[in-house]
Amino acid sequence: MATLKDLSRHLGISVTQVSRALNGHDDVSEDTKKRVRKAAKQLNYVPNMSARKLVSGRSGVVALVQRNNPDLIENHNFIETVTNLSIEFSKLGKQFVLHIAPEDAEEISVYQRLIAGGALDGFVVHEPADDDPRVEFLTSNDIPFVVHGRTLGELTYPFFDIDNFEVGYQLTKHLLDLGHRRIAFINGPRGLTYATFRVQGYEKALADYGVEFDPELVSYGRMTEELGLVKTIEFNSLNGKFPTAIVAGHVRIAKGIYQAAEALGLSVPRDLSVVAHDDVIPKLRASAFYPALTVTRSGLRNSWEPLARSLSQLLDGGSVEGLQSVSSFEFVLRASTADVS
Amino acid sequence: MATLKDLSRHLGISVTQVSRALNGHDDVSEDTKKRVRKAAKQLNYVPNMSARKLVSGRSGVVALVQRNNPDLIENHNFIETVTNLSIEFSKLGKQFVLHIAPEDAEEISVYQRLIAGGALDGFVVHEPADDDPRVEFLTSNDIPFVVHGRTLGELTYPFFDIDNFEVGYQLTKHLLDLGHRRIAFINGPRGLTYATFRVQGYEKALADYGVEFDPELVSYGRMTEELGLVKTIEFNSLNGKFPTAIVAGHVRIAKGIYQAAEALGLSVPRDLSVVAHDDVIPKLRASAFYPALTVTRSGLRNSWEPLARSLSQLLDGGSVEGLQSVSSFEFVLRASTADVS
DNA sequence: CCATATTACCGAAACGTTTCGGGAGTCCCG
DNA sequence: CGGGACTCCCGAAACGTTTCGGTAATATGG
Repeated sequence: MATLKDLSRHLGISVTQVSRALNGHDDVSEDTKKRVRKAAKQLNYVPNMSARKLVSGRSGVVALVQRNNPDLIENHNFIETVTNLSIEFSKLGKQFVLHIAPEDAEEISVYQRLIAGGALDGFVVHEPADDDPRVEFLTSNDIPFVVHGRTLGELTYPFFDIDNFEVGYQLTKHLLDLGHRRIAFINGPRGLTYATFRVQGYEKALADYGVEFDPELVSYGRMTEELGLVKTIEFNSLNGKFPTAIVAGHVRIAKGIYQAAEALGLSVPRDLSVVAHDDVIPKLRASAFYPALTVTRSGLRNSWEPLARSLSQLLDGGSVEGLQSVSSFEFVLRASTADVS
Repeated sequence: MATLKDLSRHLGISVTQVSRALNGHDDVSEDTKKRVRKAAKQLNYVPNMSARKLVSGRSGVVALVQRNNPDLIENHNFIETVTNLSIEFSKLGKQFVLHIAPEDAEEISVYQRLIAGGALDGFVVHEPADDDPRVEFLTSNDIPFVVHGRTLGELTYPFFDIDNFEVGYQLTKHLLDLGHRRIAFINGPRGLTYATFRVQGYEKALADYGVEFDPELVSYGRMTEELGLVKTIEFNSLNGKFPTAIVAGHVRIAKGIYQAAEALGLSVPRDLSVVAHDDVIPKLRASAFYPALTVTRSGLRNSWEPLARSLSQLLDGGSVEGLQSVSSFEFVLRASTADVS
């Protein structure tokens, strides 16, 4: 592999000038720059990141650390996130890299090793919890990172999120407006911020309409078809108290609810109204449900570019100002809800 | 972050001795080693990989490069491979890292950048093609790598594979023994080595039984449920020539075949016998099919550990000898095949 | 007691890059 | 023609680690 020294020898100019030429500094003549670039291409020069990192403290590599878990393989959102972030970062000239931590690993020490190892510039934090130890660690150690979502605490870091309180509120309000009063909520995993915000929106809507909150009607879990199916069946065993409507945290959960309804001989929306939040993932279209599913819609795909750009700017010395955004969603009315009968 | 120099100062011994103590060289007294290790822990010392890599040429990081494609997100095998390799390498004290290349990227240049960048020691090559440009590039540039599967050419590198020729042969032979003569084959993607080997086994079995090979009966594609469904329906439009049995390259394909059979009003195994190869992935059990699926079985999960170990040994200066293995599979007879009626 | 091993240590160089401080040569203006 | 400004260039140091060669001090054997 060719080094700067090789180029320097080959061109008869100093290593300094070669370096500066390649990095576009302005005290190098246009002519020299051209010659250097040509020689670099010709000798197949690629800068050595380790050396660069050593002196400049920057490697151009960012990572997402994910602790392994049994559902990871089926977590389509996760895979989607990884592939798309990778692509976005590569557009920005940065390397994005995924590191899977063993299930039993202490996550913090993984971050520590990676950062001290010196191969990484920053992190993307995925699926943050209400009070996330990772953002705490990264903040207090002054390590650049960006969060997909946000935490409940002070927001001193860049993040990209949607208004999940409002998602919970709108979905619930829609059902309340139709006259429903026994409204269940099958949420994402307990403790994750988006799930927390959504249930808060749900509670607020109930309160606004004078409906008493019933803890038996809200449940948490990984957002799978199975969860929707199982929890709906469980609601059925609440004798006499089966809900007339269900809010689902994800289209996939709604899929399970539809299945359960069929198994229980209930018709959607006549016997049971269903609404959900829709991340717009390619292979699961809410509009293709039968009956078509009413949702709040906010494309996950709109978040990759801002996330990558934010971290990139942060690494280039930018301030957190303007790198925090809560984007909006739309309410899409379809055929899965009806007046309470 | 503490450096060797910090430790050196703190302990009153030279940087050299600190380094050698930490790396377990034998010209350091036991006592000093102990003191150094203690101080290292206390000062929270983590070696700087960039610096280490720069001088020693080794970073302890290996990668899998995957070109993005539309099916990637649904490719469970891929995710399974990534997570498990990550875990195995971490057991061996190496970092495993995933790099997704943009769909239109020239894959070779991605490898080149990564390797010259100096952050990586070696690669895992996944889903090799018959004549794979990646192994060609890596071989000719003397970059350590290990292949999951193998190529058709000269096998000068470490790999871990199963005998896919025999898989194709056994599955087909089983059907031939039952009297079937019109046997279709829904294979993996054309050009991937395992698919090539399997179709060769299939052809050999047909030849051994004096059955003429009919190109219309073999088709290729990404191993999804959809492929099984679509191709089976297509076979149906081959008027009068619908097969009495189908060999599927993957349990997931078989799933689609079952669906198609139901749609076409055919009963498995009475009207249509089905066999498949089973990688034993957790969420798709061939034994839970109805009727239970006859398969050749060889757990993908048995390949992670050998793959990681091989690359690790190769990096530690080992030779390719003994790092090539073709592991066996079992034939599991279940209820999805019957005598031709 | 001398020669030779053995043990425990150290200084300096090297890896490939960036950057700091400086230094020639040329040009223009008064 | 003297002096400042500008343009283009260079040597040397630094980043944190490993390793080569060497050196004292102590132990061993005849």
